[in-house]
Amino acid sequence: MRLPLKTEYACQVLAQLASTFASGQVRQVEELAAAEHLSPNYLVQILTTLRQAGLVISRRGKNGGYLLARHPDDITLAEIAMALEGGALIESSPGNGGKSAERVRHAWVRVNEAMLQSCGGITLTELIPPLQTQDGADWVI
Amino acid sequence: MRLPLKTEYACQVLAQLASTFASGQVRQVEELAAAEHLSPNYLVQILTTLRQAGLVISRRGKNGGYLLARHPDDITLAEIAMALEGGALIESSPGNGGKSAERVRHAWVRVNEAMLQSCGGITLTELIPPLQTQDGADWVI
DNA sequence: TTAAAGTTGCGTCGTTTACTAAGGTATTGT
DNA sequence: ACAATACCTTAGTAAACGACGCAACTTTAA
Repeated sequence: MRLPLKTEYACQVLAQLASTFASGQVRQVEELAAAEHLSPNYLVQILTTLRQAGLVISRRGKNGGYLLARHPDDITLAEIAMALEGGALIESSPGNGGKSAERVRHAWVRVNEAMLQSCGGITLTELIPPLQTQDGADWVI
Repeated sequence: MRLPLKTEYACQVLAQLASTFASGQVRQVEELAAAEHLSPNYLVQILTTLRQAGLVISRRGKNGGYLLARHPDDITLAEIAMALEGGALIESSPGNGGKSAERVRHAWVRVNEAMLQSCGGITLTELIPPLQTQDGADWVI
């Protein structure tokens, strides 16, 4: 099971927003994309989803940008992942009518619940990246 | 994150094998496929993977078939899923060099460990399907 | 009013998944 | 020994999904 890039990107950009949450300033897509090495065009779609889920607030027009909707301590991996993917973290199939299909499905539902529990224990605060260097440049070997 | 059908099928067929483990008799692909509503050709590939992982034993030739390698109490969801997928249940991407990529990756590694823990607590015994009816027919509405 | 910035929807290309098919190989009953 | 039986392996494929790119639209500060 591969964790979707979209979810990973969402965590990264939210961590980035968390790092400047105290300032109350908005951050623009271009800058966020540069900091996390993401495609701006794709990042926009992710941020839109996060806004619809109530995790970020956007301001349009000139000097617009994005802002975390709540304190980083109050946003968990569980919320982030649930915002991106639909109803469940681990989604099992509708079932094929096999004799043990129902039991198997139920077992994975339990696993999903356990996973939600553990994801609910990891907050954005733990994801805040190490202190940024003063020069804005990144080093690539 | 969708649970791969392959993994779900593996659980189903292992549950089926668990239900007759006590008898010591082998079960044939055609019969297993019928009981779990799976494609025999596809099921063979899954069973081969499970055999390579040491979860089932196969006997070739006439009167051949498959048998659970260990007691159902001793086989967990974690082992099954790890046998099908590669190194981890939740596999995060290589990382894109973003400022918070490393932290995010590490967080999901922790989630993966928690998930392994919870999957390790569910055994095949819990997946054994309800008692089979004597007539071999299935009912579809 | 104009330029900057978010919003939305569509299109596309590459990868993965789920499955089919066909030929090969090992056992066993006779 | 032989042939029937059942597992083994690999190649191929069609559909679905993921990860974007692009373009037209809307909102808002200056």
